Amino acid sequence: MAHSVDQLPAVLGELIVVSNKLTRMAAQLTDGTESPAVWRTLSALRHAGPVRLGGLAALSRVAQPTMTKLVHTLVERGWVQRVADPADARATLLAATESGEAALEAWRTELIAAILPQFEGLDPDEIAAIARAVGIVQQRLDAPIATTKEA
Amino acid sequence: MAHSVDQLPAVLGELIVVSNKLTRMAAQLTDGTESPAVWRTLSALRHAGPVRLGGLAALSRVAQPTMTKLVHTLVERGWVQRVADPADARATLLAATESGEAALEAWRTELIAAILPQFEGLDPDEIAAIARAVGIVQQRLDAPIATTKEA
DNA sequence: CATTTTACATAGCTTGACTATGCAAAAGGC
DNA sequence: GCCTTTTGCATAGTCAAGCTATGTAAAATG
Repeated sequence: MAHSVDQLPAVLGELIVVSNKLTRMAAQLTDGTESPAVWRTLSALRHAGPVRLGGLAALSRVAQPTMTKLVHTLVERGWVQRVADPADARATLLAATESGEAALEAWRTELIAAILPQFEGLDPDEIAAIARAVGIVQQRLDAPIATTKEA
Repeated sequence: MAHSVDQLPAVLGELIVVSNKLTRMAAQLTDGTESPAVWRTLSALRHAGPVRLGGLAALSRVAQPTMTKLVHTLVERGWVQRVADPADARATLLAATESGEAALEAWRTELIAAILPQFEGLDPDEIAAIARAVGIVQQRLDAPIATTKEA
């Protein structure tokens, strides 16, 4: 059952609604851990490799001062370290530490365990469908940031 | 390409990561409108029909005082009205107003327009895949709230 | 009828989000 | 080489969303 391209807007609208619900559920289920912003940041950093604070802010789609604060928290936890950027004395490179990556994995494990009951009984076909959609969306999100104007 | 059920945890983990990214993107792209919490609440209310404050809090997965505040904002905007609950003098029923539903639709339209460039070029097969995944997840989220203990 | 539970408002706190501003390094222009 | 502009990020301040704790009144229970 293929969809025509003029159904894309409606599908995207529903996708965002579902995503909002999922993130809220995830946040509530892992309430005792660090905040979603912390995990989201650590995840972006792990994926991007060593990056500047401003770059990480852009990747995470938050303002630079927001990221300054988040990084401060992450450095305090020992999950992120600052490395001098040899190319620019104003800047440092941020990198996830080993314990940072371990903490991220632990959160992920805890989260999955908590949401699993809600998805029990999915058959392989359904799992594949979700995996595929996730892949498509992931790819689009990792693309260079689109502007609303003609590039 | 079906997946086996033991891949469900990993798929769910990725699903949450992608959802976090999407909600952040949506929030940033509709920065000038009301907050995501407002829209999420209005959306839940529209879907659930007239409901009590505590019930709406549970549906939205936030604490009751959080919902009290959100509802206060929504009532101020004229997007939600309080209706006496004939069955219980302590409680009121909350219902979305027509202008509330209109505002929600306007937000949705604006959001879709803003994220569309990021998803341009998806072919009907991909759109169908996302739509299907969204449906599966939506259904699971609408199910009675699972507990981590045996019900 | 007294006690307990329920429903929600209020109080207070923390954190994530933003814009504005300041300081210093780097880049650009003359 | 020097001055101006841009860049990178820290700091300051504000607001809202999230939470727990508490209070009041209605409803349910024993």
